[in-house]
Amino acid sequence: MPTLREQLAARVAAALESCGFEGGDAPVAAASDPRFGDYQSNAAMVLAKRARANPRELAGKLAAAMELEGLASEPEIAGAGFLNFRISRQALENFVASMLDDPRLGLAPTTAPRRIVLDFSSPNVAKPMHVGHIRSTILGDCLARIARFVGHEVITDNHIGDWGTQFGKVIYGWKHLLNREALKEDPIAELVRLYREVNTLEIADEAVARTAREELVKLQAGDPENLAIWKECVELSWSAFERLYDLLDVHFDERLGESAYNDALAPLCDRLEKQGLAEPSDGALCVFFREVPALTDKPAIVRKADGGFLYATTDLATIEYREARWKPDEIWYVVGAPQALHFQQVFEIARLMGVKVAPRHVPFGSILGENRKIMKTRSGENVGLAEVLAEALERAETLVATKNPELPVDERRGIARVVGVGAVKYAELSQHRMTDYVFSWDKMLAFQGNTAPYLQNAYVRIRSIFRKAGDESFGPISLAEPTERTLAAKLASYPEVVPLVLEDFRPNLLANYLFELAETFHSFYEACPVLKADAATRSSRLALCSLA
RNA sequence: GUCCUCAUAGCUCAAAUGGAUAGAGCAGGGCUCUCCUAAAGCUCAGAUGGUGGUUCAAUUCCACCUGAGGACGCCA
Repeated sequence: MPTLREQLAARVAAALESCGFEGGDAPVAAASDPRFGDYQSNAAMVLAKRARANPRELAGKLAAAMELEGLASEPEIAGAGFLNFRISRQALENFVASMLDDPRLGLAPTTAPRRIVLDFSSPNVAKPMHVGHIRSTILGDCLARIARFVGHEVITDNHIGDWGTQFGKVIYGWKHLLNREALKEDPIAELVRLYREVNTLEIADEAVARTAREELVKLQAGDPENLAIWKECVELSWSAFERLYDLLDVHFDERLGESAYNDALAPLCDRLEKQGLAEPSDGALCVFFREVPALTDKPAIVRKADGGFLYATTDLATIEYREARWKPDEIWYVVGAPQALHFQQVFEIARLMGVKVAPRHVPFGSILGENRKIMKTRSGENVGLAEVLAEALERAETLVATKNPELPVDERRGIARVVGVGAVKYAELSQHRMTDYVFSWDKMLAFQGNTAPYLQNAYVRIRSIFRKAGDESFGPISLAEPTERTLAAKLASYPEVVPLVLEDFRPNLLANYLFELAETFHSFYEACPVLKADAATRSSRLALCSLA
């Protein structure tokens, strides 16, 4: 069934046509304020401007031509020429009833399904995931879920940082400074220690620096011993990452790290040079963007003067690989806003190379430290993702223990996990992705107000009702009370909201919707007892609960 | 220096093609638990950095100013 908004838009379009306005879209939007009804159309004002007519007069004409039988009451003309619509009780009841039989809750699959490779999370091997990774991981996972639900084919790929200059140091440290016990205890902490120690040694001793560089060269040349060490580092890191991913319930289809593209880099650069896309400059191989005004003074280096490659090179090889293997329509990169220029360059080079896929950078704002600067891994001030989650579970458990002291311990743990992890995820998703924010324990782990536990509480109340009601059947729906109607209207707008998320990669619109839905449910819950109502009312209210 | 992003109540955040009286949460004032879990509900008070411009209509678009964060040839 088309959404209420779509149904209304069709009626408005018909009215426009009968008044002699050609095609065009019929703008119908959710009302900006419940006082104005459920939906509004600004068509009269837009068209009046074009026709140099009086908008209110035109609105009157449109209203007269409008056939809303069975959908909404007569439109109201308000303000400068708004047409306000109020969905009829019957239509709302029917629509909500149709949602009852639909596992997709009224959301039709997209008519234009695409194949999308989704690149997100991408932590670096031998380093812990920190709070900065939370945004990419949670945003990316959310977009993957929604895109799939809407009907797209999504391939999630965790492009981990498993290749690079840090391995010279890590391997040197592994060979000379490794503490096996500590490695067993906490692999990543030990790897970080090695990296840091070698770093300080290098400053004092040039020989160490030279040896570390040689270890890197040996690794890249395929030396078996170094390769084995490298492999173990990657696996140790991955299993630590995986514990966090499991806790967050985030999973990937592919895990093709930077190392997977190592062999493709040299031929890629040769090709770029041969095709005249790249040229030598100060010993390095560079791509200049003479055709793109914004990039004329910002060349991209694809090969260093010493012959080494950079991450722009890897990203290009990755795009080529993905295109060849999956033939996707789009690739989404959920990577922080500071990388905007990098992606602009890479995407432009890919275009020049003739790549067909449409790459899209989905940028997000930074998490700042107390000093309002971006948290950097090096400065040590960074907060680990593992610590954040551990703290979340602990706070949630303390709270559960005070609220429900009689609960058995393992059940308490289970609840704490759902609440704690939910709070962290929701803190991220409820915010506009471009917002920079200062990291705060209390904010990220808030359990009151516009938070996951608030939504979860609404859900718990619903489950509790059904637990007491048993598996009694429910329906038909009858909307007599105002809070019932408000709740039904909110439910009915669900299929209108979900696709909005993908228009501009904005999960916070859905989070916002869910918060409002929980609010209307809580109001309904206070005003309309379900289990104590008479049979027909009880049945209808149970149906509403089942949808919420 | 050039470019990018951002600026909304005391604090933390919203606002779906530009729409009507800018919504929440926290903190503060006042109410509501013999009643499906009060992790709740009801209620009071409180805001668009500055100056211009475009428009019937600007938090939203444009210009400049102020302030914050970031990116800019050999890290990723």
